Amino acid sequence: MRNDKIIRRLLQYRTCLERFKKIGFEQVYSYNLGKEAGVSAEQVRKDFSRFSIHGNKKAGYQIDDLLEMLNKTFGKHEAKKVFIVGMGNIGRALLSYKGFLGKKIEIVAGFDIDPSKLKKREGVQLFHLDELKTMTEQTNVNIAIIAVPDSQAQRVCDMLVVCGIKGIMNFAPIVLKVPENVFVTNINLSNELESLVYYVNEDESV
Amino acid sequence: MRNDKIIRRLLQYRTCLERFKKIGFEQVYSYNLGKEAGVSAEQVRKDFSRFSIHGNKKAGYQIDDLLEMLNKTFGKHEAKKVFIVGMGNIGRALLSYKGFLGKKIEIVAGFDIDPSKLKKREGVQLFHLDELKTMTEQTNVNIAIIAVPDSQAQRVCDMLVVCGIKGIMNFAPIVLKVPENVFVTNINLSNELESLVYYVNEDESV
DNA sequence: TAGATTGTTAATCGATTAACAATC
DNA sequence: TAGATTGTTAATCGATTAACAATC
Repeated sequence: MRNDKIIRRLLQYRTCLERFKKIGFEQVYSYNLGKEAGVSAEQVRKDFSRFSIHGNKKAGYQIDDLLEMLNKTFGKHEAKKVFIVGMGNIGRALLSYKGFLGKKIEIVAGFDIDPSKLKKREGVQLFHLDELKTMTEQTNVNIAIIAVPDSQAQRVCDMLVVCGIKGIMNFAPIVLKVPENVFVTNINLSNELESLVYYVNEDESV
Repeated sequence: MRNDKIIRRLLQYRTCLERFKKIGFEQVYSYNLGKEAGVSAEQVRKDFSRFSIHGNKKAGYQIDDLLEMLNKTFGKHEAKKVFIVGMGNIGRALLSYKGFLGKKIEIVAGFDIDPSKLKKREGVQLFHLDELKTMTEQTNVNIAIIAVPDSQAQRVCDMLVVCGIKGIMNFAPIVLKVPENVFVTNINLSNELESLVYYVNEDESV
């Protein structure tokens, strides 16, 4: 996806800035922010420049100003509404994931095909997958998380696309086929761990 | 991390090849594999070339040969042993995550500081964080997953490093400070979702 | 003013894509 | 042989880093 890396860094900067603010800081220099976010000061300035976010020569950046700019870019104010499809381990964990709270990410509904899994959880209503169409129309949600078994992932994905979902976070280890105007981000937990194992072993053998 | 992208693609190729094999294929061309893995045929050939994996002119690649090569590179045979620190939603979900089974990823132990969470689950023994040192020595595990609240993540990370852990999969939205010889891979679920929201909105406004 | 920091332009680096020779 | 595919070399593209002028 275009600008992928910058977007992720900007989001990371925001998290860092919120942390700075919480401990009472009012301004930062690109150097401080870079250090906290794990990138160089030049990278920080370049990224801001790219998104027309400006600081003050010599005086650095006002944290509140930066946060306002970043929140404008990423829409901090309206809640981001999300569906979860698949009420297995991952799906259920995300239903109650605390990390979403401060980001105004709201799980609007969960879906599964197994009726035994459709008990309301964490205040979120769970539905049979058949209700997907109706629910999408009612709620205007356009982001969904796929947390179903691999063999079902493409089928579920197709359903989501038909229902008008435009962004998908996919936990199944397959490359989903989607139309051009649908965005997918893959979280492949096994591959993440396996690549770690690779690096660790590689490093030891040097 | 060096070669990061190639490594991930190679792991993805392996998953695809296993799927091809399961449905009875014996050979593939770079074109087929690329399509399934979501990359170009040239990319596939280039990646293989980089890791000295060779096919046959005109005849493509024998799936079994490829798998053998990839398994040699990534160590398919010995189980990859992992600790999980933090028995909250994410930690517990990973304990029972089915996706690890076929990859020979074995969760050896779970840790938490809350005694009420230390009931054995999914056949995995859970321990108080104080036992980390002992357990590392007993098991020779050198990969761990951090799934604790943000405020605890760096502290837990430091403990892991002291215990000799060399690879960390981090679910906390902070950039961990680690020595050079320790590898970290970050899974920031909020940021993944937020960037999706950004792309979807961006796309609609065009 | 002197020193420090931003913001932009230029240089470098690395990864992807294109081209094509080798060859089965 | 003709056609198709691999594997490598060259060209392109984009992202990061370095350099430095502007300026507070």
